[in-house]
Amino acid sequence: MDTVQADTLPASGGDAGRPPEAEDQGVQRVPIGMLLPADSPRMSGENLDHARALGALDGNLPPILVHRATMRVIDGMHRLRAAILQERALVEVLFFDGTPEDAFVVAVRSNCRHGLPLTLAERAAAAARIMISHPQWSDRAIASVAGLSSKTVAALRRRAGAGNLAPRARVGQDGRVRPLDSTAGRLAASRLIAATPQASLREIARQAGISPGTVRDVRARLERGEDPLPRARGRRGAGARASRARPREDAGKAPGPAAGPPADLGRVLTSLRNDPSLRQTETGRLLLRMLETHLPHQWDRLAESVPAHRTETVALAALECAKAWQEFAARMRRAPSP
DNA sequence: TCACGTCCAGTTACGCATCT
DNA sequence: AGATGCGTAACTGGACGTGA
Repeated sequence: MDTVQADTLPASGGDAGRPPEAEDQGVQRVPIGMLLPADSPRMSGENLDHARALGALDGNLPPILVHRATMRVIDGMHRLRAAILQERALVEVLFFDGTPEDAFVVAVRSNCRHGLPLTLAERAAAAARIMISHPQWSDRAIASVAGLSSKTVAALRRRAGAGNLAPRARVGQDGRVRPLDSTAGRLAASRLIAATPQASLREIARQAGISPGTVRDVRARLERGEDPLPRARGRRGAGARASRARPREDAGKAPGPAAGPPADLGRVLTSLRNDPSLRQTETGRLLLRMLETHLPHQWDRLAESVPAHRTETVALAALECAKAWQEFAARMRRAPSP
């Protein structure tokens, strides 16, 4: 029983998302004075009655989980308090090697699995903290750690706002990376299929940055004469995600710029406008003005201003602009983040 | 109102059969 | 042998409904 399990945390495609790894070095006896209080998700602090109850038990309590780098208790503050009440000099600990952020994740998971249950507010606060330290984790992955519904985690993420430029893909509980929006990849794939119909699914997938399975779906849609982008999600109406994944229906059926939903674009622009590093430079202001031209209320006005004999030319120009924006977006994603 | 369960379509990656 | 396409499991987030 001296192995710390962190096995159900999402694996990751890269180092940034490595799950907390518990290394089993065996149980060790450590002077109590060396240990520091936990970075605990528990807001209410220790429950002394619970510690006294543990202290009154005969026999050894399970070892305390300790973050080796900081010597902070991850799991077992009540057991530590019980040992202090028993006036012990040494306590059995199991060390965890990982980042402090990962240690917090382990602490949350441990607190949700046993001992005194965390309140909803404590679990929500823990989830909010995890989604900052591990933004690439899926809602469900965070939910499973924090003991919440994935819907609650999703709501917390929404409330956190568009200001945090979150990753465009999430790591699931199976360790697989799934994009939040496959529009650009699907459009790229449909262009590649049209240009090189003999290319294999894998080849197109590599170039478009999506999986062969998605390329297969794009190709099947094209063969059926359908739009390469998936239909609106959900059973009724077009939801937020659906509108993000699909250009406006009234935009002449042409694959338009892969913009987010109107509301999201508005929020993102507001966030960008508030950033002095953009607002206070000439090129930053130029970028903001260019982005603002894509706000939804502009499209109807622009469409009405195009004379009938120029609609086809404008459509071609718009498609080229869309391509340019996609290349720009790809460049932004390749750019090293701070 | 909020948290959560269910359903759904989309996505990834794996395994396997087939092809070159 | 390696590349390919297909089927599938397991996952995702969003829409919707329900209950406290």
